[in-house]
Amino acid sequence: MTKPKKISASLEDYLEAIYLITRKNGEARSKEIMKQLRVSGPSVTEALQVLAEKKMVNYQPYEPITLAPKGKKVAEGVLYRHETLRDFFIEVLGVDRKAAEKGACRMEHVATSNIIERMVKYTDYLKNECKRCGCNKVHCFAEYLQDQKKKSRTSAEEVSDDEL
Amino acid sequence: MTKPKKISASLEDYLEAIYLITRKNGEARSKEIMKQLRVSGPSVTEALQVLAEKKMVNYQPYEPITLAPKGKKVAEGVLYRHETLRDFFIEVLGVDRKAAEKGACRMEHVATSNIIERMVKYTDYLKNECKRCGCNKVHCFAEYLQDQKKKSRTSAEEVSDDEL
DNA sequence: TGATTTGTTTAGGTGTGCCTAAATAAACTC
DNA sequence: GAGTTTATTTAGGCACACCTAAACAAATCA
Repeated sequence: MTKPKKISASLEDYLEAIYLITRKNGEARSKEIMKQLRVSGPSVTEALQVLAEKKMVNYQPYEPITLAPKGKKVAEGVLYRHETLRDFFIEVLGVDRKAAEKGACRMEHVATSNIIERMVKYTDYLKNECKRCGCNKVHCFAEYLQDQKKKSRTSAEEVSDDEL
Repeated sequence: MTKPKKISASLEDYLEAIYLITRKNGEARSKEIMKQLRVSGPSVTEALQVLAEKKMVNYQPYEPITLAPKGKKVAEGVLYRHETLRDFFIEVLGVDRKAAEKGACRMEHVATSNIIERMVKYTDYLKNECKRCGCNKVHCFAEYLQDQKKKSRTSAEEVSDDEL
């Protein structure tokens, strides 16, 4: 076993970006990574050098970048967490797509695997009708939210949305 | 308005720690913060100097530390997110207390407020019986998990828990 | 092919958040 | 109240992740 060293959130982002760009374009170049992550060229180069050191990417100066098996595995893990979180926020919590994406981006690096797995299971569970009662839970929550909205027309106490 | 500057996750942790220690002991001292956050003395001093600069804590060398109003507000926000996440993981996802705490610690700094609010609402919703069908949803999910466990006795495919 | 444009890397610098070792202040103890 | 112990701060350093400016390589085009 080659040590399952943990990688920083930032490096995870680079791997994820390389994964997505490669899937879309066939190959990943610095320029695309810059655009996707909104960082400068030198930041990309530096990250690639570190990731190459860790045997996570195949990197030669001026050449297209590909993921090494180890890096691919990490990228897929991040993406899995991202998608799980996003879908959970949308399908269970009824959050809109944009906010769900944003939340997933922020949490994908810190969500623990047992919580992610529970989210997967919960989403699956909600997709089935509850056997005992036959109700559709997604629908129930949507109705509940509507009711709450009506009720709180009078008591206007909304939490500040400042820094989030 | 004095600029709602965002603060780093690390500084949020210091504020939260000071809040909790003060609530427990009446006052906060460096030593306690060190223990709670598992950092060295100089790290605490440095953070306090930065937080004092930002008018978030009242800090004089060698004196007990208290939260300034601004810092208290931030600390309460962090704690609110922490508790919301933890309770959601426990009450909705059925995660055990320890794992829920750990997950909440990691996510409290990045969870967006609209997602937090939805979690609050969802937890409230689950606590009520569903009016349409009269079932208890927490119970339903617990049963569902049990069923799944039985079914997957044969197909043993568990996701690696390595770095999370 | 030589000149220009575009992409990428090197050089050098910044802020944050941590550390250890050493200095200093405050609190105890005899 | 002098000496020791404990708490805290200062000094100095390190790793990470970013940046701009400048150098350099590759691609484009006239």
